[in-house]
Amino acid sequence: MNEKPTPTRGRPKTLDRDQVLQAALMEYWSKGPRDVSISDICGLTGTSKPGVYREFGSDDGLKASVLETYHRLAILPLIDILEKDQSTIDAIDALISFMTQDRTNLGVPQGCLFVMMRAEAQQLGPSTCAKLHEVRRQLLDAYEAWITCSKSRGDFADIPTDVAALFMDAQHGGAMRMQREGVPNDTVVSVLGTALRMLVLGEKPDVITH
Amino acid sequence: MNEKPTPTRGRPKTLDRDQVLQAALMEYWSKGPRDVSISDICGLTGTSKPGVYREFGSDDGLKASVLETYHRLAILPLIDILEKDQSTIDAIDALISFMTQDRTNLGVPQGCLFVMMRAEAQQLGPSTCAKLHEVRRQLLDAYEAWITCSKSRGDFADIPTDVAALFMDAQHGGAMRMQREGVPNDTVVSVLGTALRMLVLGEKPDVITH
DNA sequence: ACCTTTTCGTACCTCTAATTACATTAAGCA
DNA sequence: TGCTTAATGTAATTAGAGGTACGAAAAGGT
Repeated sequence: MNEKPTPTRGRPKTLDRDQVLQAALMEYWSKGPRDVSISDICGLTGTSKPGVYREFGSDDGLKASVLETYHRLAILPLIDILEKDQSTIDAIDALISFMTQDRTNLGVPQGCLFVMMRAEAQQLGPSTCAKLHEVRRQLLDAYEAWITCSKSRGDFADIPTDVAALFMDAQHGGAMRMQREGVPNDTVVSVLGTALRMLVLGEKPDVITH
Repeated sequence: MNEKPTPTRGRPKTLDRDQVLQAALMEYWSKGPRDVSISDICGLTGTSKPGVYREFGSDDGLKASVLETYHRLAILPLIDILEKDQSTIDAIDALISFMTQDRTNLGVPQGCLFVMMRAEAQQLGPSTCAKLHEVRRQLLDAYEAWITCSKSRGDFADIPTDVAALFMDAQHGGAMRMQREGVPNDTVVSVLGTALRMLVLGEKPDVITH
């Protein structure tokens, strides 16, 4: 609906929206969304503060846009794993692999911006909070759909679907926090494996054979 | 070692250390440690800012002292449950009951200050961080001791002790966050029951019969 | 009474955050 | 060559944080 009509008049735009979004994403992700100021982002991108405000409206607007970017970058791939047609145990292994990818090699910070934002939601603006709830709901729905599907195959433990979804969400959050607290990746893999394999019928709670 | 010699000279002290600690505790706990300023606490307790600085040295000092208070109030009772001589399943039920107590009736905020501080550790001062690590270590040690003990009774699943301890810590954190996100208490009980009962040999992953 | 000790609290300092007023610049169009 | 449009960025504003300088107050000792 809001297609930019590419106006031919006026001074040409030099502010690179994507560059700002990328820089802000990495800063928020690595330092925490509340520990990065608009000025920081301006300094990093060589843009001016009014430029950022013109583009995003406010701190809240920028954070909401960054969360949307993060959603595409890191949450949708998670949901894709859940929606892919594969065995329950394969999905779990894929989830664990995805969550515990080697971040340093990927040039990506430890932890999860979505998880961090949820922890600091109290101090985020209304747009960011709304987006946060939306992403949370979408993720929980994806978990529930996946669980329902697994149950229909008879692979899944006898746990209420909503409870199991919250459990999985909690494990994801826990893993992301362990990552940030410096717990070794192998250990995070073990904890996640322990937690998630428990959900599968016929699986022993052994350490994942990665 | 630092026993106050109760000096008989000089203007008598009017600042009530415990009152400040209690007020700060409740504010940090309910609003998050980073969203409460020294001025807020002064306003709540009727003390002056220099008074607080004289007593606690700095923001960091106050937060560290509050964490110590919180440790006595809410972490040691948790550790006591682990150290009590009872069956594995009884301990788990006790843990779940303790974590999911009705906070509104107790006049105590939702969630856990220790968990919140860990999430914001990056921005806390050195004393608070040190205390945070100390409490974390103490809690993990208590989990590990309890797990070892349970294993020796043959009640516990075949999971490495350190991994199981991190798992339990993650469940605690997850439950505290769900509480703060407004998940109904019954649901939190179910999720915790699902998670922790999985650790017990011979228990079915049913919803807790509370 | 006066000195010493200890605590008190007002008023200030310094910084940094978010946000904006406004003059300027760079384009197309007449 | 101007006029219009739409973007630009410097420099300010406002608010609130952590922290402190310093003179006054309240006690005991002499």
